[in-house]
Amino acid sequence: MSLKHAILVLLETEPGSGYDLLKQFNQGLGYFWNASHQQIYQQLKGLLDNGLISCQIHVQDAKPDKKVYEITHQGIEELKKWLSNSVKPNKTNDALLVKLYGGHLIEESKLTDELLEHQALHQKTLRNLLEIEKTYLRLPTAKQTQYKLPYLTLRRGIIGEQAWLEWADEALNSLKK
Amino acid sequence: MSLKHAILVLLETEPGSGYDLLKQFNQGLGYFWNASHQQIYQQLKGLLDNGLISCQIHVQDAKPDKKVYEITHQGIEELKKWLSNSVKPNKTNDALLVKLYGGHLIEESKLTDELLEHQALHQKTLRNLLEIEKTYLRLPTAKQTQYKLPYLTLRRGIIGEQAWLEWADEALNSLKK
DNA sequence: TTTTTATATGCAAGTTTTTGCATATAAAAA
DNA sequence: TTTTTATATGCAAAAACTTGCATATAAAAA
Repeated sequence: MSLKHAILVLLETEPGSGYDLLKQFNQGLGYFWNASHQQIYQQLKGLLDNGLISCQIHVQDAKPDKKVYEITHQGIEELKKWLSNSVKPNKTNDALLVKLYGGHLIEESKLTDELLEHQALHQKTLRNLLEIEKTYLRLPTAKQTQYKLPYLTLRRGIIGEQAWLEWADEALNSLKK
Repeated sequence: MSLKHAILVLLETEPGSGYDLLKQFNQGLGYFWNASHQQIYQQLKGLLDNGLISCQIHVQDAKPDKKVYEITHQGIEELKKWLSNSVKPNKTNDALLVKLYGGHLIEESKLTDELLEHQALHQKTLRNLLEIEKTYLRLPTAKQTQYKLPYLTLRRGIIGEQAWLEWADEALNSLKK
């Protein structure tokens, strides 16, 4: 399971609350890791119990209290251990493709409609990622070097989305016939 | 949950056993849906209990008995219903990218090694998919039309793998520096 | 002015998936 | 000849994830 490690990776960069993590998952990182708020809060509890993170309560006026978590020495060790062992290749489970595969049971127009819906989402995602890339490319060289690794993950997102859209064009054309 | 529907889609094409389904998931379909044998047998049990599939035992000599499942009328109705409702866009959870993101904690050579491992797997997958495509392209036009939709899913696999490999080249080059 | 969105966290129950174990035979490979 | 691979299915426990509910305030939008 890697949600645990995804959280440790984020907290290693910067301490933060469950809500902060949620925002990160919903924003930039969403193209390679997704988690719901329940998942995050449950994991944080587990990580705290195991001493991999520590917690401080920040009282805020106007806004609810915040629990700010920080990675511990033990957490860093665990993270290094995980990073050193190889991960299993990703298993993809893509419901849209299952639908296409069995799509002869319904009208093609329904398939087209759904493809168009997904296309719009992927276009939006790609635009977001390209914006983030622009920001990165404006950074001074030193900063670019510093963020080299996260940038590679961003590139994966961009290339992946472009490929998806390329495929969708092909698929939509094929369905038109 | 779509494993259920993935199984119904496969059984709608052709009746088969849990083991047959497993092979399909491990072979051609693996690039868009993965399931372990435990998952499959558990789901088949559930689908049978709900009357969406039926079962006949085939006694075989030399090999163990086989339970051949077939989709029922009710199963087809359920499948049509599922196909007609739109699915949520896929959530990707890619552990390799999490590792890259937090990779500054370990030596870059370790990251490179792991990338190379994954690259080999993706190359193999792509070769397999291209073989399947060759077979498809050799079919007479009528058959090609018949299998148009599954072919589109195959194209998704091919384009997706090519994009992955394109990215991996870029990433490996970046790590060399 | 009412509704929605953003901030911030959590429990409880149910569903799904993973992990580990278990069995049995035949053919192919080492 | 021994080991591995392929065939074929399953239980049980643990871990993980989803769904539904619950609360509370402030700012922004409709």
